[in-house]
Amino acid sequence: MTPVAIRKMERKKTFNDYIAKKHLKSTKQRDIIFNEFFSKYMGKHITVEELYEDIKQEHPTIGFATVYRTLKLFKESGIASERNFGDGKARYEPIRSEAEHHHHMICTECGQIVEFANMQIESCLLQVAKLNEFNVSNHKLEIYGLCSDCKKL
Amino acid sequence: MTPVAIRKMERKKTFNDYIAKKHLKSTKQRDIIFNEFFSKYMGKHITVEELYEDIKQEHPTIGFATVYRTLKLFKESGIASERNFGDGKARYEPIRSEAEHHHHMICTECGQIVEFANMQIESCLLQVAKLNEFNVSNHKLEIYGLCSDCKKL
DNA sequence: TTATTATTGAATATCAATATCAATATTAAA
DNA sequence: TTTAATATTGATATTGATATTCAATAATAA
Repeated sequence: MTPVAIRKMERKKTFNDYIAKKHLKSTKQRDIIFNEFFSKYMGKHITVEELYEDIKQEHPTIGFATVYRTLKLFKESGIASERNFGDGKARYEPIRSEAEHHHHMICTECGQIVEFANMQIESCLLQVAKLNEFNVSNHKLEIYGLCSDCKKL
Repeated sequence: MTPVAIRKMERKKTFNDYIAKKHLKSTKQRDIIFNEFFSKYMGKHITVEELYEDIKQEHPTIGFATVYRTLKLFKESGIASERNFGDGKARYEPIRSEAEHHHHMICTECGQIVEFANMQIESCLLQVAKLNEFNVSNHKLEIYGLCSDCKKL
């Protein structure tokens, strides 16, 4: 089994546990959306609309509202994270692992998203929070500018 | 003259220059909105709605659209910055100076916003960008969590 | 198997952001 | 200064994303 497949199984367990804990129900639609999201979109940042359009190809009866609600559910259960890069559309990204925690550089010209991680920034950040007696649950760092391709033009 | 007043004058000049450069017009409404924004809201993060409600008290004829457009104009001219802390409403903040560049910690419980700055984070950030041949125009760092008051509850 | 409860998909409501437009104000030109 | 050109204003309408409603249906519990 590939690392991606293993990761997918782990997320599936987390999701199922969440479903059980909250007395929700597992459905065909949720399974389909789960599979598509965690197969095709690891490391991607997809909008509800995009995922809906994709899923519609194979499963034309699944509604927009279901995709919308399911992505929110993924977020709530901690297997996906919601991002907003300033274009007014929420984007969802499969969460990989703590170790793969990362941030984003967004090209304002072509929209390309480059991920990066930096331990030093992380530790500075925790230090700042500690200094202010702040309990961190979450943080976001985004760099906007021109990517290497676009800055040449 | 107080430092705040000096800063306000500098911003006014920048704004007027922008107006002139773009062949726009200076109007009473823009002056009123400018004054309110740069007097009352230094170091604050106000929504369009909030500023509109405020201005309406003294100037009931000024419309929402004008406040909205004027804040965008402040942003374009580089005297204000637009923020989004995840509640779906854009917030505007008077820009102080390069030296006062800062980031935000947002309490998810009470909504309190604490500003902070950290030189080390800034330099790490530039380094990361350089490594990726990325031309930075802008960056945002937000920490979400519980402030010192709320975490006690 | 039946009763209970959650989900679905379509339609619609909500909400912030943005566009439109006729009237008016500001600036540039004569 | 007067006129012509152009931008702004405020009210209102539209848009686009998000969120909710609801009757029909599906999944789980009793």
